[in-house]
Amino acid sequence: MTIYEVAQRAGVSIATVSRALRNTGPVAAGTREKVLRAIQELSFTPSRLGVSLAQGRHAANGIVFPDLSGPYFAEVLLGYEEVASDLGRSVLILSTRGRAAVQDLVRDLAGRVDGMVIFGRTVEDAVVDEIARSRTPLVLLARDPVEWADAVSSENTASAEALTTHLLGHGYSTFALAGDDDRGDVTQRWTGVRRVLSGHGIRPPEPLPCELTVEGGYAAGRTLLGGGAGDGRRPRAVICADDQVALGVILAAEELGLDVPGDVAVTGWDDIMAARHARPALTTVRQPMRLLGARAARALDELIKGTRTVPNSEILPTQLIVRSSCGPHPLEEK
Amino acid sequence: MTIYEVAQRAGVSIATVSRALRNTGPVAAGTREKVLRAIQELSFTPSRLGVSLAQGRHAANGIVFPDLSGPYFAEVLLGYEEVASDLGRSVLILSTRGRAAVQDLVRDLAGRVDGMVIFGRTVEDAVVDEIARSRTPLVLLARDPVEWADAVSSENTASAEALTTHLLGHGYSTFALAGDDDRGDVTQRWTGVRRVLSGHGIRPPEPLPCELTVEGGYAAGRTLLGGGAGDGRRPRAVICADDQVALGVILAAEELGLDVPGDVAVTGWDDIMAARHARPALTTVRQPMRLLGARAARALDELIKGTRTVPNSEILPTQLIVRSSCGPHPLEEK
DNA sequence: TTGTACGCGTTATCAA
DNA sequence: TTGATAACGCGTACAA
Repeated sequence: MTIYEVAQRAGVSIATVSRALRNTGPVAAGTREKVLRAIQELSFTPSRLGVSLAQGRHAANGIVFPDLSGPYFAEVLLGYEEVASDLGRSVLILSTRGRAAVQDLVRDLAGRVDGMVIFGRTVEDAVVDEIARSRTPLVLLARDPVEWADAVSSENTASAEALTTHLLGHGYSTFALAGDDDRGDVTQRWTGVRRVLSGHGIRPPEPLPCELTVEGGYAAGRTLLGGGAGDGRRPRAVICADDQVALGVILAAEELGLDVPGDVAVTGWDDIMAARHARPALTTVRQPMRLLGARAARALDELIKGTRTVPNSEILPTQLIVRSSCGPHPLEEK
Repeated sequence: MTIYEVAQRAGVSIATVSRALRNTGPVAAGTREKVLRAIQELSFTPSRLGVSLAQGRHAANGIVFPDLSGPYFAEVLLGYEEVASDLGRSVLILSTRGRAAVQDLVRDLAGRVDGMVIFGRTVEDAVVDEIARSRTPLVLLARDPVEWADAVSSENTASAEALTTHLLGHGYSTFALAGDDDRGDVTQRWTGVRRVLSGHGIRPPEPLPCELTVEGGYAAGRTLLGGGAGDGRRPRAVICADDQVALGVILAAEELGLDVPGDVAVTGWDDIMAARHARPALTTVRQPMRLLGARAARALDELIKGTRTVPNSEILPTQLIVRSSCGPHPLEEK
């Protein structure tokens, strides 16, 4: 089914068919009638490839995730897809987790879209540079802002300071940090934590690297809380890189016979669904996950349309959510 | 950057460049050398549109979700993307939730891919038929199998029977069902529940429709458990369409001062992360969400490659996970 | 072993 | 108001 067959059936040229279809240029009422009927009868749909080749645009966006597991990325994707689709752009996704040739995959993706969003440190800077130089509109997500590209992220450091300050308010003085450090946003969180602890004369602990999953948190929890029998070095509070890690740490604590928050306080980050339903309910920092995706989609749209040409960085506010996992507290959320 | 510029720089024809690039047809060693150098120097990447147009394939797959919220769809997507990407296909996603012109969106998607996966009853049957007739390979997910198309789903009815039987074993005799009925897989679950209840002389209740979210479950819980003051009609067990609904029902029960499972037992479906961490931990039916996506991707690949031409239906096994939300039980998972 | 030329399905320009 | 035709960027018979 090509435009030629439609033209033939309607007794006109392909140019006229195209005009009737796109409402570009004049078409006599009768002619349009004939063309539309032919299209109907042949149930013709223009080839996407043909259209894209001729128009020089894909009408599609890409988004690159480090991983698709867990609620955080899913929520970001939800917000992203919703906006992108409303703006008339298809959405291509790519998860780099466990893939060998990430560069090639990202390059391929770049060739299929009009612009793309790249999460944190998913892709080597060299490749990001390459994409940016190829004039492909780019939005960086959950990453330290750079001056030459758009960036959208949640506030991290100040919230981490607020969280840490809150824990100090509980009277805790020995801390542990659980969670990998190779994600930019996590690094920012640790920075905030360190700053407050140092300010209170407490030497900040080294973060214990672990995967940002429940399993990773569980392993970290065993290490941190089950340490060398009675060495008395068990931290009074464990600040986790995200909620999943925190849930894992709580599991480990339970298994070791420790009470949370009685023996050890635990905090998370993100405020995923399970954080609210867990017992103890997680004290955490809520970040606007859907909004993050939505804003990235909008920023990308501006870049593609050319509405805006100067790079822009956006930092979305977060909120400290105090629940019971950090200890008894009068302000506990109902 | 086109193949022509590369050809010119290397002093050969575009045919030779193409052959050197794709390893199709003979190219003298020296010539290949020159071509590859030119490609390198110009950092040439073949246009995806050109390649697709010439090859007549997109090297991309689509997947249509009813909704992207919640862990279930995210996990399916994870499994799908992993396999599709490994098979060298890009992944396009579409969520139909809240969209006006679903048909147009799905048709557009169909024009961008070599094949697609469609979830349950996301898309009108007429449109599905249309896509199928257009020879686009199609895999139906979590839907009653049809003879003319591939289908992958989890087992539902038998597991629902097992779940219901288990609840009867607790001695419960009044039941309520919470959750929407317009999703094919949920319908199958209710069928299983009804069958067992009827078999035990209990008149099966009508499912209370609600969105399959925590909020939806909460609303349903208020209705089911808070009903007309002391009418004594409160169910002893609430079987929920999925885990999110169950978590919402539990919230409602707590708010009404009811103990779960002491006053009312609650069960879910899926075994999402929060099910394990909730208090009480959810009794549920675990379905292999990632595998569902992975199998769909493989089935689609076979269809596209033409490795298999006859439609095939696959039903993945599920597992009853007994935890504490259904009442004290010696078999409770550790 | 290499090059010419056509086809893939549109859009858009320009002349009629 | 319409039609012929040149792009768009590539793969690939077919001829040389």
